[in-house]
Amino acid sequence: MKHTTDKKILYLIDGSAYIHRAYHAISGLSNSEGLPTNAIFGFTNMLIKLKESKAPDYWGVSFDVKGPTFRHKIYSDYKANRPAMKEDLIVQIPYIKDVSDALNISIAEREGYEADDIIGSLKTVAEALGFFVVMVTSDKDFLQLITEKTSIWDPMKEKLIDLKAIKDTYGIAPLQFIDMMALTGDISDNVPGIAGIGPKTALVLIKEYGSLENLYDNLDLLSKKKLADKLAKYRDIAFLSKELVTIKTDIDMLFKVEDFKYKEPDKDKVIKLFNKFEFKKLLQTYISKPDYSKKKYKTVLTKAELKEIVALLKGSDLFAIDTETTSASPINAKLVGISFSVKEDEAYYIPVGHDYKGATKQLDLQEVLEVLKPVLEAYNIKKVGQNIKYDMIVFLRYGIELKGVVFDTMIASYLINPSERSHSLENIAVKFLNCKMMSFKEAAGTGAGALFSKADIGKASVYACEDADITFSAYKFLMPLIKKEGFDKLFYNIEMLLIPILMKMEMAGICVDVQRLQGLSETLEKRLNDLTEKIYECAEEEFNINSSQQLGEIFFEKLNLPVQKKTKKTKNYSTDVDVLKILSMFHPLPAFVLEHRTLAKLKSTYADALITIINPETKRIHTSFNQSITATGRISSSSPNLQNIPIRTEEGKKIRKAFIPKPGWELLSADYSQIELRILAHYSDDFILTQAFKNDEDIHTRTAVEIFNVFSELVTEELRRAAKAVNFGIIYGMSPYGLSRELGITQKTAKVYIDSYFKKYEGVSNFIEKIIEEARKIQKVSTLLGRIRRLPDINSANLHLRRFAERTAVNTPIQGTAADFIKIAMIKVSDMLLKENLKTSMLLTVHDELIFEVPPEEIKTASVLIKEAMENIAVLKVPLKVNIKKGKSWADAL
DNA sequence: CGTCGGTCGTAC
DNA sequence: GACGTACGACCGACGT
Repeated sequence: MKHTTDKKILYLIDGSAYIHRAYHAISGLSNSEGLPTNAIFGFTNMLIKLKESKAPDYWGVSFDVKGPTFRHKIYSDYKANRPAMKEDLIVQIPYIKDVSDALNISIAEREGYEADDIIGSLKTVAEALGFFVVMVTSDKDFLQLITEKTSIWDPMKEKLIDLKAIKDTYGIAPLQFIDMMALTGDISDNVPGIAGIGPKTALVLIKEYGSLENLYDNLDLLSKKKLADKLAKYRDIAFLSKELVTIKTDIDMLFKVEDFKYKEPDKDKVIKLFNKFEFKKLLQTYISKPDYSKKKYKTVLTKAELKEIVALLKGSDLFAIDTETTSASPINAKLVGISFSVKEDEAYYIPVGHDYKGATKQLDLQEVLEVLKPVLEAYNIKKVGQNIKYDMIVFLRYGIELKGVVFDTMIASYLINPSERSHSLENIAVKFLNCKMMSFKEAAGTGAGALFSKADIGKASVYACEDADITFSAYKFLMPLIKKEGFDKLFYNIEMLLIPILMKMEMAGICVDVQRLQGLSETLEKRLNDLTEKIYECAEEEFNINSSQQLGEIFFEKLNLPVQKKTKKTKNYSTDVDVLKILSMFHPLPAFVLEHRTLAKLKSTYADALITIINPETKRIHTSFNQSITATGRISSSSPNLQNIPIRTEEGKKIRKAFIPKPGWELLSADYSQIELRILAHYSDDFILTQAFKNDEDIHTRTAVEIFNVFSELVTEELRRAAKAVNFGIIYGMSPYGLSRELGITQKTAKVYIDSYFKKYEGVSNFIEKIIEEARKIQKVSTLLGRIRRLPDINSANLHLRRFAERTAVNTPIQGTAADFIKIAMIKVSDMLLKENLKTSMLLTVHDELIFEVPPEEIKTASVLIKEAMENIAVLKVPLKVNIKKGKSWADAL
C-alpha cells in the first residue's frame, strides 16, 4: 500500500551546464598554486545548496563526454560555432568530478552522448520504476522532457517548472517543444532551424498543427503563402533540426536505483579537496571539533604523576611542549601551566599557577621546575614547539634554558607559504590537520582581561593538552613536508638557528633616555597646542585635526580649495602630504596642518608610546621580533616597532637620540651598503652595475652618469637624487607614474629616464623579463637561499592583480635575498661574539642594519670582527660592503 | 564598549 | 589604477 509520503524523488543535475555557467559567472578565483577554481567553486556551491534546500533521497549528476556525439554524425556542423573550451576551464573538469565523488553523488555519463540524453534516458527508466524526477537545470531544452512525473528545478531562479506551468505559459505539450525548436533552431548549438522563423511564429504553427509532421502534411492550408514556400524549401533542414534537438530518452543504460541513493559526503575527501582549492568558508562546515573523550589528555596534580611524566619525557627522543601564561608578551608573562605531548592524541598538563577561588590543589611551581629542568635543558632530548621563542623566554625568566629545540611549527608553516594570513596553531590545525581547536575564549572566558590563571583547571587542561597534542601532530605533518619542498637548509640552518638569537635580542632590550623622551613629549605638546590654536583661527572653527575626513570638509567644502585626489577605498577627499603640499600654495592652513601632522606623529607614535612601553624592571625597551610575518622573509618588529624609528628629519632624529647604550658603553651600527642593488647586480650580472660595485663607486652618481649621459664631475645633487629614485624604482618595479610622483616631474619625463636606464642596464632589463617569465611558469619566485613566495595572480586575467604580481616577482627575490643575508649575518656574528668571548651584544635588526651595544674596551675588535663577519657571509659577483658607525646614541651611530 | 576597516606616516 | 615590505595611531562606522 503506497501513500504519498512514500513517493521517491530523483534529482538529476545537468552538470555540464553548471560548469559553464559557474565558469562565466565567477571570475578571478584561484588557489595559491595558481589553479583556477571558479568553475569548481560555482559547481560545488550549487551542489551543496541543492543538498541543503532539497535534502534529496536520490540524486545524480550528468556530464557531457568529450568528443563527437551521435548528433555530429548526422550533422557535422553541430555546435560548430562553440568556441573551444578554455584551458583554465579544462583543468577544472577533473576536480569537479572529484568533488562529485567526494560528496558521494553518482556521476552518469556515456561516450557519444550529451548530459541531456543521459538525463532523458535516466528519467524514463526512473519513471517506470515509480520515481518522480526533478531535472536540475536552467536549460530550456529540457522542457520537452517534462511529464506528469518529471519536472524541472531551475536553481538560478529557484523556480519549479512542471507540466501545469508549461500548459499555463505556453499552451502546448512538452513534446511539442521539439517541433517548435525544429523550426526555430538553436543558435547556441548551431542547430539551423528555418531562417526567419522565431519562437512566436513557431509557437503559433505548432499550436495550430500539433506537430512538425502534421504541419508539413498540410502546408497548402497555410494562409501566408511566403511562409509556406519557406517551409517547403527548408523541409529537410527542419526535420534534421528536429532530430538534433530531440533529447534521447532510450539509451540503454541499466539504472540501478541504489547508485543514486543519497549517501553522506566522504568528509576526508571533501576536506582534502577544499583545502587544495582553498575554499575557506566551505571548509568550516566540514571541519569539526575532535571528540576529547577519545584523546588521552591528563592533568598532572601529584608528585607521583609528575615523576611518571618526567620519566616519559626522558625516555622519548622528541616531545612537543607548550606553556600557558598570563600574558601575550613573554617578557611579562607569569607561568600558569606546562603541557607536553610525546605522541599523537596524547598529552599532559601540569598546572602550576591557576589562581581562583576553589581551584584544585596544584603542584608547587618551583618543585615542578626543579624536576623538569634536567629534561628541558638536555640537548639530546629534542623539543618541538609552536612559536617556541615565546616559551624559551618564559622559561629563561624562570631560570631554565630550553635546549634541544629542533622544530618550530609556526616557522615551518611560514616557509611553506609566507603569504598565509596567520601561522597560529589554530590555522595550522585547520589547514594541515583538518581539525578545529578549542578557542582561548572557551578555556579562559571572554573579555580583554581574561587571564589563563583564572581559567577552570579542567577546561584549561584540555585546552593546554590540545596545544601540545596539535603541535606534536603538526610536527609529524610538517617535518617531512619541509624536507619534500626543499626547505631543509633554510629551515634548520637559518630560521631555527635564529630563534635563540632573536630571543636574546628581545631579552636584552635597548636603553632609552626617559628624561629626553619626556622633555621631547612636553615640547611637542606645547608646539601642538600653539599650532592647534593657529589652525582653528585660520579655519575659523574648531574641529578634529586628526580626522582626515573633517580636514577634507574644511579644505574642499568650506575653503573650496582645488581637490587633488580621492582616497582609494572610500573615495573621500585625500589630505595626504602630497595634497597638502600643493594646497599650501593656495592657503596658509595646509602648511600648519602639515606641521601638526608631523609633530603629532612624533608625539603619539614615538615619544609617548615609547615611554609607556619601557619595562619597569629592566628600564629598557623590549621589542618583539617576528619571524613569520612578512611575505618576503624579512623580520618584523612590534610592540614597539623599532624598525621605523625616525631618521630623515631633524625633528625625527631627536627620537633616535633617546636610544642610548648602557652607561659607559657605546651603540654600534653595522649596515650593509646598498645591499639590494648589490643583490640585483648579482642576479642580473649587469655589466655596469657589477663594474660600479667592484670599483666601489657611488652607485647613484654612476646611474646619473649613465642615464643622463654626463660626466661624473657634472652630476649635480638634483641629478643624483633623480638617479637614486630610479634605482629604488627598479627594485620596486616602478612605473612612469610612480617615478613622476616621487620626483615631481611629468610622466613623460619619467618614462624617458626609465627607458634610458633600461637601455644602459641591459642586464637588469633582461633579469626583470626573465624572472617574470619564470614566475608565470611556476606561479612563484624564490630567493638565492630557496625561500619562496607564491604568486597566484601572476597569470590572472585581472590586469591590476597581474601587474602587482609582476612587481612582486621582481622585488621579492631581491628583498628576500637581502633578508636571507642579514639572517645569516646575525648567526655568523652571534657565533663570533660567543667564540671570541665578547661582552658585546646584538640588540636590533633593521633589514640591512644590525645595532650592537659595545663596552668601550671592545669597540675596536668588535667593529673589525662584525664588519668582517657580515661582509663574508656569501660570495657574490659583487662584494658586500658594511659601514660601521658608533656613538653615544642611535642618532650618533650613523 | 570593543572590533575593524580606512587613511595616513614612519622605516628600510 | 598608479613603485616593494612592514607597524601603528587615529577616526568613524558598526555591533553588542
